[in-house]
Parts: sequence; C-alpha cells; structure tokens
Amino acid sequence: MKALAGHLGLSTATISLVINRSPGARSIPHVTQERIWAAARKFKYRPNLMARSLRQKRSFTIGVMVPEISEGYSSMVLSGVEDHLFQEGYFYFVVSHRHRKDLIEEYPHLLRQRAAEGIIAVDTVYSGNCDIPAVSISGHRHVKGVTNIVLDHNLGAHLALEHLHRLGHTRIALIKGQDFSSDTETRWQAILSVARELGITIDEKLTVQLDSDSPSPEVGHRVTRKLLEGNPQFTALFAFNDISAMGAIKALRETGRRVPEDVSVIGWDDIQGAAFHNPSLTTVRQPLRQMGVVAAETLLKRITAPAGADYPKELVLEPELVVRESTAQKK
Amino acid sequence: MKALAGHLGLSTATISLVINRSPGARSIPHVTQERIWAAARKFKYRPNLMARSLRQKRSFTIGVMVPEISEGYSSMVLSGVEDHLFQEGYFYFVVSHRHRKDLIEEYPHLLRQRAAEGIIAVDTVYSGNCDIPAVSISGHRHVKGVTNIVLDHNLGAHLALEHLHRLGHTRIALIKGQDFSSDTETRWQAILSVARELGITIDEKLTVQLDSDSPSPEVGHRVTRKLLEGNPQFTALFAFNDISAMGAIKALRETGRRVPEDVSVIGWDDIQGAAFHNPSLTTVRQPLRQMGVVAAETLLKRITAPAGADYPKELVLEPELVVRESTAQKK
DNA sequence: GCCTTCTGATAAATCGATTTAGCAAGGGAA
DNA sequence: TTCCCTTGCTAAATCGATTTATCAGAAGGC
Repeated sequence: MKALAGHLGLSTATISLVINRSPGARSIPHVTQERIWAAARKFKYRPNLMARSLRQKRSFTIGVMVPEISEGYSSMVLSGVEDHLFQEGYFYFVVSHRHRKDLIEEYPHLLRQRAAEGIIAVDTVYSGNCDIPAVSISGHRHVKGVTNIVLDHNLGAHLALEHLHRLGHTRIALIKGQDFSSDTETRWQAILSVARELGITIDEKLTVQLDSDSPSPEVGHRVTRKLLEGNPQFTALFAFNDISAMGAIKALRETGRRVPEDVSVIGWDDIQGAAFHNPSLTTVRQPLRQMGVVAAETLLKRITAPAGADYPKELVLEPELVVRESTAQKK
Repeated sequence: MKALAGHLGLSTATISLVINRSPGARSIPHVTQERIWAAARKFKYRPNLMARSLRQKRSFTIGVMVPEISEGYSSMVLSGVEDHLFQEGYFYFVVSHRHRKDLIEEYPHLLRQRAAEGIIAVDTVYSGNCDIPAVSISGHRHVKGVTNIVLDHNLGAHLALEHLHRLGHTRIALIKGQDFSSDTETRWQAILSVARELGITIDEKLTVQLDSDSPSPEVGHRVTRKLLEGNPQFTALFAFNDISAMGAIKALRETGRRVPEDVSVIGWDDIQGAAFHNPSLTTVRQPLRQMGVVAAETLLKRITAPAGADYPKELVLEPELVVRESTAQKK
C-alpha cells in the first residue's frame, strides 16, 4: 500500500478511503479515484486482512467445531455451512475434537483468539463458556448465548414408527445412540413417547446401544450380533442412524435373516450412501445441509446485530420419511 | 496486555519477553517472571494472535482447497491433514470450489490474503499462480513450487487387473473418471499399460465415462445403465472409484445380473462405506488419511525451511488390494 | 576512584492497514 | 475585502502485540 501511495504521489489515507468506498471518499474527485483503482489493478494490490482486522475488529472468520470431519453427518452439515458463509464472504476454521472433553472446552477459546467472530458447534455439547455468538446443531441443551438448531425428533420418531406399525410390525428392536452423541437422549425419549402413543411396547431385551466413538458401521454390526445371540423374535429394527443400520443389516444377513423379507430395517439421517446401499435404506431424512445453512445464517445475523440484541434460542427443522427397500409388510 | 502491564507496574515489553520465553528474558529475574505468569493466569490473558501475526509475519494458518467437502475422498484426506496440523499447533481454512475454474484460480490468493502460510490442494489441478508453498494431493502436473503427493497408479492398476485376471476374467468393462478429476488420466493410462502387459484387451465398447460433478453413486448408475443397453458381454467391471462401483452394482442388479456371480466388480479408494456395502467391495485402497498426513508434514517442513531451500517435487504412496465379496472366480 | 560489565528493565519503532481531525486553496456571498 | 464553505487531501493516532536499542544503577576489576 505504501508502494502504491509512493507511486501515485498520494497518501495511504486517501487510498484507503477510495479502496473501501468509505463516505470520506465523497470529496475525492472521480479522476483521482480512477487513478487509484487503475494503479491497484496494475500492481495487483490486495490489502493485508490481518492489519485490517486488527484495526476494525472484524475478521469475517468463524469457527466450526465437529466431532470428526471424515464422517457423513458432519461433512453434510459443513457443506451447508460453507455454502452460506462463502456467499457472505466469510471464511471458517474447522476443528475436530473427537469427543475429547478438554478439546471441546478449549477450542472455543482458541478460535476466539484467532479472531473468530462466532462458533458453530455440530453434534457437540457446547458449554457456552466463551463470550462470542454461537449456534449449536443438535445441541439439545439450552445454554446462554447459544442458538440451538434441532430436528423435530418427535415427528421423526412418529414417521418411522407409524410406517413400521402400518406394515404390521409390533415387535421392534432398537439401536440406541452413543451416550456422547447429543441427539441420543432426545431421540430416545421421542421414540418411547411415540411408541406409547401407538401402543407399541418397547422391549428392553430388544434394545442395544452403540458404544464406540468409531464412525464406522462396525459398531452397529457388533451390537446387532450381540443382540442376535439370544435369538430374540422381532420383525423390525429401528437403528439410531444409517451407519449403524448398515452394520445391523450385515449382521442380520450373516445370521441368515433376510432384509426386508424377515426383518425390516429403518435408519435415520439419509446419508449419501443410504440410497445406494443394498437393500436401499428406508430412513428418516434429516435436512443436514439445510441445517448447516440455517446455522450459518443465524450466526451471521447475530454477529451483525447490535450487541445485546435478542436472538432465537431454538430453531426446529422437520425430518421426512424416505421409504426404500429395507422395509416391507410383515409376513 | 496493557491492563496486565498496568496491574503489575511493568511495561508491555517486559511481559512480552517473558510470555514468549524469548532470549531477552534471560536478564529478568525469576521472581518477576513468576509474578507475570501468575497475573496472566489470574486474568486469563490470551494474546491477540492477529496482532502477533501482523508483527511476526507468521500466522500458523494454512489453507486447504477441496472440490467438495461432503464427500468421502476429501474428508478422509482432510482428517489426516487435520491430525498433523493440530499436533503442530496450526489451524486451517477449508474452501471448496466445486470444480469452478474461477474459484480454483482465485482461492489461493484469498487464502494468502488471509495470511495462510501454505496451501494444500486436494484432487484439484492447481496452477501454482501464488507464491506460497503448496502441496497438491493427486495433482499430477508438475508445477513450480508445488510438491505432488501421488498414488502409484501403476501398482494399483496392476493389483486390480491381476486379481481379475487370476479369477479368469478377460472381458472387462471399465468406468473412466470425470475429466475434471486430476486422477482420471493418470489412472487410465496406468490401466491401459497394465492391461497390455497382462494381455487383456480393452474394448472401447465396454468403456464408459463418468460425466457429472455430482459425488453421488447416481452418476455411476446412469452410465452403467447406458453401457448395458447394448447388452454387451463381460464378466468383470473395474470402476473409477467405490462410489461409482456402488452405482454400477445397482445398475447390474436392476438388469438381472448378480454380483459377483455374473459380474465381478472392483472399485478404487476403499471409502468408509465400501466394507459395508452389499456385497462388500473389492477395491484398491488408497491410504487417504496418510496422504493427508504426509501432505501436512511436507507443507510444514517447507514453511519452516529457509526461503529458497530445496523441496521434494513428488512423493509416491502405495495402494493395496482389499479383496472382499464383489469379485469372484469366473464361471 | 575510574572504567567496564552485568542486571533489570523500558522507550520507541514496527507490522499494514483504518479513521478522525484538520489544513490549504479556491469560490461565493455579504 | 472579509468570512465562510466546500473541495481535496493528509498527518497522526490507533489496533495489540514484538523487537531493538538503550538506560540507570549496581557490582567487579585494576
């Protein structure tokens, strides 16, 4: 910039005014402005954003916390987040905590230190111990200063169980989520409540829980194998998510049960692979990309709002049922 | 920091020396140092990294360019990149260009403007038009200033074709990658060369090419349906990647062909879902995470090396064959 | 007693921008 | 002529750190 100023015989102040189209540039004649633009183009001048941020206290950067980046759920959400942030000229840092408590605690501060103006926490229990605006996707705890983006789990449970019910299934096995997943408890309560409503009994002996933080279908495979050891009778299985549903289907096939002829399986999420699994998965679709977009929108709105302004505490999005090949009429 | 200085009755210079353990702190007595640390802890002092970066011209930030974040290949690589960068105290920006030429051209500059000290380009043809260190994963073009991390495609093609050949397959259909994918051409040439070596004829009528930038198996599904229209005779299919292999398998099943009984299918990548597909996929495994780690290591080494130092132009990693259910002896 | 060296700090410049207050020249009105 | 207002621009402060040069005073050597 100094070089530009020298070359043009002007001061850096003038250049700054023109480049930023600030109101102070009103009194700069058009010819001078053109000279400045021309020179800027010629020398490919790009302002140092660090310096600008330091002065303006705006970085146009936000931080995104995910459990694990190489995993369908987070990356779909990220894709939506990215979409919106890009449109608005923001960049973002991604950090993944892999469920480590200390990192979940520390990352918000590190991000803030790096001038992040806000935080999006994906599938992470965020304690809000940092005083910058935050949006939590599937946070499920009301924390001061944090907007929660959540799915209507009751609706989701309803869609799934009613579907199975209509197909004649009454003995339904369940795979509950990992304890650390922020959706687990909410979804579980929704399922229990809807089951009661529909007159479906939830049998504890037909229930298993995912227990490892691996994002692989292997976990669902393992717990389903364990479930099947006692050779329990059931005609449908409702998995915590599509990943575990895939593992469960593999376990069912390995033990001689056909899907959907012998057992109907329903998943949750509708990740990329669900439609191309064999059999393709019936599942409760979460609008993951949209959740990312909404999170980004909400966060930016909060960032640009005057301090102390009101903000939404919770935004609820609706799932939909996608019926494919993995569920069928009970025989 | 000023507040700290005031509280302690010291100057900011002294505090800076101590906090950064700089050599200049030698002459500061231990008691004073302890006072400073105690106060820093008490007031939870965290230096403003923008200001520090501005002065030191180090940001400990790098930029990662990917085609699309919500996609198995990129996110696996990212996971490796993340792992190493985190260890070394670096943060990173992610940008996805969705194959838009203008963005591929512009992003390196935007990243540099945001003080990124280096760039990792994943599956992206990077032109190196920006003078910061760069590492390209599957770049396949030698560009000045860029280190290429590549897979040994010849070995991969060898593993796959030899496997099919041993199983007795000689008429092999091929799905070629999209033109924009940086691996497409290299892999294709490797396959042609290995086929010649093994005495396998590549029949043009058995070859189709992926043509959409969607990361879904749908693309592979569509082109395979088209391939099957003429009812050509073949007993094995070698897909560009696992995603398209899944689409292809669906198309084969839909037209009454069983996998692997009628047609053996082999993929490439070994993404998360490959092992839990039905049938599980035989595939050429790329060490994607490791490629990410190596990329990060190499980039950081280049960043900290003295300017003008030598750097590797290419690092080659080896694939391995993972045999699962989707391939079988020719009947 | 004088000179040097070491100790324990600090003042001030610097990084690269933005922003505010204000200056000089020219024109118009009283 | 004088005063004021606009036009066109700049000096200097500022953001929050790092870093270099320097300084006062004490200690040690001759």
